[in-house]
Amino acid sequence: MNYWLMKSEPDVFGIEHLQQRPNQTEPWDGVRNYQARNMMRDQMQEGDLAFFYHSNCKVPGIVGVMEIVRAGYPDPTQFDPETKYYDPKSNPDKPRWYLVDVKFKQTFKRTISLTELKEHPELEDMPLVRKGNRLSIMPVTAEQWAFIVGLE
DNA sequence: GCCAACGTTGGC
DNA sequence: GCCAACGTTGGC
Repeated sequence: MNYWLMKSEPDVFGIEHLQQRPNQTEPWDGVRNYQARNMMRDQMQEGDLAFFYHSNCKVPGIVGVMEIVRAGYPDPTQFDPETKYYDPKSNPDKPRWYLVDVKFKQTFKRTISLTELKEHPELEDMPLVRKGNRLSIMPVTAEQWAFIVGLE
């Protein structure tokens, strides 16, 4: 059982969108970063929990929790020229990009903002609060998870 | 294999 | 909208 944090722009796909999906479940597609890919492909397991983080918006921060309900499998959008995630260099016999399915669990009563997260020394090791880090998916330790949940 | 140029992320 | 930081690309 692992913990994660996954970023998404709320204007594109926010936690409300996830909540409104059939079965409140959605493939987390479009990730085109190798580090993030590796985590989804090799480490994420069914039953893992992840924070939903809203990025590139007025108040960036953690807005809720979701569950990984399907472990890594090839991202179909890489083979679909109709999508903006199409990758002509990816070979179907050896897919370059992977994703997981996530399911809505809960929306926090308030957004735990990036500003607030940065104030706590308990969280200073999180890539999220480190200057210049742009990873869209990152691991969260059990200690960090419990601490953040306690902030709500 | 180096590294400059370019594109993207994402906070502010 | 700006721009710093970073990842990727491609020429050599």
